Amino acid sequence: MSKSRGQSLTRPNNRPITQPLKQPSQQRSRVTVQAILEAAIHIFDEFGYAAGTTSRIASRAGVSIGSLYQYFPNKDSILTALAEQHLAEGLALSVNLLETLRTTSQALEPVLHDIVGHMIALHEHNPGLHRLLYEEGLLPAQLRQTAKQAEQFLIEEVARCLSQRADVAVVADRQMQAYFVVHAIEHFTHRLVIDQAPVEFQLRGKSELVGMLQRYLQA
Amino acid sequence: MSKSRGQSLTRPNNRPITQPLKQPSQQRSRVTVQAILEAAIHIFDEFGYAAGTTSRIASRAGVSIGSLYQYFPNKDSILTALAEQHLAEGLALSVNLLETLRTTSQALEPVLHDIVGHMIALHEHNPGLHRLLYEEGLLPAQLRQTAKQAEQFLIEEVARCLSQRADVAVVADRQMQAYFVVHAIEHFTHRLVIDQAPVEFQLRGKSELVGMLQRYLQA
Amino acid sequence: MSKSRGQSLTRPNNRPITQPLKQPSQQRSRVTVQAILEAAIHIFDEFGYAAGTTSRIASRAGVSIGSLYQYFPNKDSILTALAEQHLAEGLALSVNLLETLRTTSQALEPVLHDIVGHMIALHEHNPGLHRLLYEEGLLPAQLRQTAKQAEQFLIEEVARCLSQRADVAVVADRQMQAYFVVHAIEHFTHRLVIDQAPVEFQLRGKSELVGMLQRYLQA
Amino acid sequence: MSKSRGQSLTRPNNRPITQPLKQPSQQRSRVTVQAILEAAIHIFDEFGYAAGTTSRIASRAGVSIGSLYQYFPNKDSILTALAEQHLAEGLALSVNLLETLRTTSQALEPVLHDIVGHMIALHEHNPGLHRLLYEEGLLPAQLRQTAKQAEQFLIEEVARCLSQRADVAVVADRQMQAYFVVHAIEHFTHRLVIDQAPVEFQLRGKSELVGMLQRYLQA
DNA sequence: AATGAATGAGGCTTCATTCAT
DNA sequence: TATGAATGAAGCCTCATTCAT
Repeated sequence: MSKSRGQSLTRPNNRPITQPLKQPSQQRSRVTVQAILEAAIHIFDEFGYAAGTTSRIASRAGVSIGSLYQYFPNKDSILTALAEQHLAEGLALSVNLLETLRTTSQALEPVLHDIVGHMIALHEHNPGLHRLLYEEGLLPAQLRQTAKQAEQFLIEEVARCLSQRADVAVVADRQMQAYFVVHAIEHFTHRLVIDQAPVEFQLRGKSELVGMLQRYLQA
Repeated sequence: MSKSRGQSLTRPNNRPITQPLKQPSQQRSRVTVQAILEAAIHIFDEFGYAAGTTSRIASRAGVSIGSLYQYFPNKDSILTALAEQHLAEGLALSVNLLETLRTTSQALEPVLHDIVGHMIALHEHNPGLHRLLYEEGLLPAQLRQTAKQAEQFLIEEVARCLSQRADVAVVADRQMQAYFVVHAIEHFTHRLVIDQAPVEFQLRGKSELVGMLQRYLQA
Repeated sequence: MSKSRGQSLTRPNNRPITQPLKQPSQQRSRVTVQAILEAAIHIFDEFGYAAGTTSRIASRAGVSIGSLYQYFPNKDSILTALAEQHLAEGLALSVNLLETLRTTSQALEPVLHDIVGHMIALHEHNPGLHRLLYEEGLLPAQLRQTAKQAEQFLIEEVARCLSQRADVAVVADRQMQAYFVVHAIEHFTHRLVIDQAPVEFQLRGKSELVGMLQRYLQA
Repeated sequence: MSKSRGQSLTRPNNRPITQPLKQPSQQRSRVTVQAILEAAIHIFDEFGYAAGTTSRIASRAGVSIGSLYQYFPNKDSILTALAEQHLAEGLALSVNLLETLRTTSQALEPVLHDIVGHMIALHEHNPGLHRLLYEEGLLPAQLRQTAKQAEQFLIEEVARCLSQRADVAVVADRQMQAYFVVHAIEHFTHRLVIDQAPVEFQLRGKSELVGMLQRYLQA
């Protein structure tokens, strides 16, 4: 994760050093932590990880560098916190959307449209940051593991969902199909956002994604 | 990517810094340059860009740090050279494959299998490096531009190809379809390789990718 | 150029300034900056610019290299700060001396003696550094410009002064005469100091300089 | 040219490391050495000593870096050779001019004009280089010593000369007077050339220098 | 708790010099 | 002897992190 300071590359393992030193138990602390995370989002988004220095983050957050280190044991832990946050949001959103997919009486196409729309919205802001988060190399092994598990859980949910819908074709390898659905959405969603394509292109892309999924899935 | 290192009093000389300093005119130098590039592939693959230090590269290449800088004006230029190489290989391969797609009398499915197989082979080695190369943020603007152009060229070729085949559905937005084909192949190809999935998973994934493309494209 | 000397402009909480309550932190930085400048004087004096490395300076100042770069953005800026300081001192001294020359009722000779004496005193310490400062090639263009302007200002003042004194000959090219006076004083003053001549020689030199100026100027 | 005649002015015995490794005994070698020195003049003049790298010099001279080191044991020795050359030329010129001064029947003023004119001509080309040469800190102690001796010799000659002329005032400290004459000429000559003043200014300066010397010296 | 000055390991890069061909 | 590739010590500078106040 951190570039030259070697640590993250060689971290054997014991206490995951990416966990906040203390739980912000008081209101004031919570505000500070939020300010730091907020600042980090913008700084990483704008400068990338290597050039997004801790002092830049502290300064943008309006706190001293000392305070930053009171709540985050090191730079990595800030990115990790952001990643965890994004992961949680993504998972929550996905669960919601799946719930809809499972319970709705709508046709496939409008539901997919809805799903894709929400996923785009999720990444719309701070594309630079999201690029970082998906450079998995930067994230500590543990979080990567967690993300994988979340993805696996999601894939299984999607698989179950697809199996339940009558308008989705019966296929031999449902797991893999779900894997492709999840990744296709994730990837093209990112692309459209990260490439900062013009709105017109983004709209066409969104339609095409839905179209591709539909053809891929339909009975 | 790079930063400027002061020194204004002593160095009045600023030259575009991503271009090799000299053409390796002799056999010996060519060997050295090759060794450096070779080493850089492995170092970047293993450590990532930030932690893949120039001295690590030089050391892995079995040359002195001075030799490295005799052929590459700075660290960036090494990654750039690698990227250029990969870009050229990828483009050449793609052009070949498209040629096949255009001229073959085979059905869509076996051709797609062939294409996917070759693209996987292209990224099979040094997945870490390929992750880097696709983190476009690291590459200099000029090369990014070039890569975009190459991609655009490819997309247009693919679009033309698809239009010519009778077994591919006629669609309204052929460009976007081609964009999705290119990116789907690129992305899943990367995923399968980067995730270092077990062979069995990789085979299933390959089939699924072909399947998805076929359903997406077929008339 | 040195970045923030962090005093008056950066005071974070503006309490009524009736009470000093000097922030110990500011005091501390000021001491550090002073130590660095002090050390730089001696290091440049002894080693010259090229061999006067930043780490030598930091080490002589008793601070870490990081601290040095907290207050000076690069090596150049240290020399620049020194030059600015010397320039300011020199100008202030010159203005003072000219004031005397203009208002005194003394004869030319004792006044010249006084002037020369003060100018020697100004350069007496760290002659090596002063040699550096006059190697204008090292100084950034902007400061060189400033120095030229200061010199020009001084020359004009001198010219005016000379015109006003009855015991100074009327000449055609007063500007040039002033130029020669300023440079003669500057140069021989440097020489006597830099050559590290024995005291006896220095005294003879001082007399001769006064004598030369007198003959040059007298009505 | 510089070296072989180095006897009279220079060192006693032990070969200093600033002397060419071999006497260029053949025509080809002599040409190479000349090319290197010629190139060094321009390179040092343009880039200064620190940034005037040996490879730049070799390249400008049209020889390989290896060849350069065949004739000069290190970088310093190149500057030293240049300095020796300049010293010798300066001394020769001075001796000539003094001869004129001693034997001519002309008045002081035209002779001074002539002297100053020649000294300016001596420094007119490559002012940057001459600045370097007078940054005595760069020159090895031995050569500095030699230069001092040459200067001392010159001063004594000038002193003798001045004493012999009827139109020069009789003074108490003739040595010091000669010292001032030599340095005044040297310094203002440099200034006018190094400052790259416009021609008009240079002409005025030349006249003023002559005028100052005349007033300084005249009976 | 908050502040921000101080630290120093370590990265990138240069260039005088050596050496194999 | 000429060439130019190779060497590596040493310089400048950054920035994550610590610590005194």
